[in-house]
Amino acid sequence: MSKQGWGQGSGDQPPNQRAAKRRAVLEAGARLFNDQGYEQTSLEEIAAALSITKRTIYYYVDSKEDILFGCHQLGLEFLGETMQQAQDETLPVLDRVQLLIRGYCAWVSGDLGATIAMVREHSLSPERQAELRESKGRVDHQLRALIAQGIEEGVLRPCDPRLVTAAIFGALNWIPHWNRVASPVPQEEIAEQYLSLMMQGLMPDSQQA
Amino acid sequence: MSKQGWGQGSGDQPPNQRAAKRRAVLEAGARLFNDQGYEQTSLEEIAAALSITKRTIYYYVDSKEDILFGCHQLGLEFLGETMQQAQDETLPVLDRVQLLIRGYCAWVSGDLGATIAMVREHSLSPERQAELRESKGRVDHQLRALIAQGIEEGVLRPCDPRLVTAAIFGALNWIPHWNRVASPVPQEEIAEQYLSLMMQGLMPDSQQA
DNA sequence: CGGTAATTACACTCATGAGTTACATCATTC
DNA sequence: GAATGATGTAACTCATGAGTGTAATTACCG
Repeated sequence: MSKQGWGQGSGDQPPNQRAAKRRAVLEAGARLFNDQGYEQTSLEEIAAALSITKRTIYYYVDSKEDILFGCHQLGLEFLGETMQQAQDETLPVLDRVQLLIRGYCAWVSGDLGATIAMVREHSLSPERQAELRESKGRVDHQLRALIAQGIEEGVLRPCDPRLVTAAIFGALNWIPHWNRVASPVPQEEIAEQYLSLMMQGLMPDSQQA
Repeated sequence: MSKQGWGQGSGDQPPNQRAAKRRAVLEAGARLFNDQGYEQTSLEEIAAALSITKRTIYYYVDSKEDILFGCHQLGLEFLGETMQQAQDETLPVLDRVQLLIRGYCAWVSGDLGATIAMVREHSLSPERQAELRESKGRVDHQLRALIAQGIEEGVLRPCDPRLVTAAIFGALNWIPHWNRVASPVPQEEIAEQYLSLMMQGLMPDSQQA
């Protein structure tokens, strides 16, 4: 019946306990949403997963939708780091593409990242849907731009960057749909296989690695 | 207020009206499920889409779950035709792979096919979930086997058929997630781009088409 | 025309789950 | 040891939507 002890992932002191616990709620929510779907998950279940009361959850979030949106926000925050790295213009384009794909693969393999691939947007308010689409659009756009640049530079073969990007993110987004099992394929292994498929699929006939 | 006229896609005569109308219900359901999600779609909405009463829907199906499952069954029936074609052992392996991918792309671009990619399984009974997974497994297995064979024959480079298959179906399954818009990219165009990406990604350095 | 199949109208039951109310309790810290 | 923050208890409201019951109505077929 101990009352504390469900919120600290890193050793934060009391002032940040609140944030840590809110985050614990989001992560528990993400896990359940991914496993059972958003609509099929009740707040009682999230509470139970944390050995907490529904009432307590409302002490940290305003609504169920809040949890879902929080998952997305927090998740996209993490993805931001990967996007930053791939932004580095001193690196060769191909490296940047690989960086982005590898990072996205790792990201979508986690609970928060997977939420974007597993939960449809319909459950959010229109404004929040729009905000999300905005963010997703930025990631999409970054890969598209990289591929377009690669084509210009001649290190990638001519193709439609929009469709190729869709194919790549499709493959990546689908990972949590089949790999959330008892003994999942290690995320790094997936990344390697996907990368060799996609990189070779993108390069011109000349310069095969 | 005319009472007929919502069920005939092909010119079937009265004896098959029942089947045709049941199918109309399934297809209307599929469309709405794909657009708004299964849980977010009420039977009243499906009825409204057909200018029908909820009560009438229950004249053709037993439950909401029945509709969803019916979509899957009917959809998989269509996919079966594609799978048959790709079964033809007199064809070169690469052709069979292409046949399968092209067919799947067309299939997943339709309402019934898209349902598998858009609606999570949780809403079905465990038995039906199992049955579905069975069917999906067969498709998956077919592509895996083809790729494995291609590797053996040396027309494909060595790789993990399981992961490559996951990547390909992931890319394809994601199509309805972004292409269900006012003016979608023609399904054939997608297939071409995806095929050149994947085929080139799969072939050994030697024999580039 | 008469009978049967299809469809409507519509009121109803029932379960579920989000979010709330009001209060009690424990913990912490000054 | 009182004030404040955090959590529990438990009953409650409320909307939604699946599925049903029943009787009336319309279309169709022989």
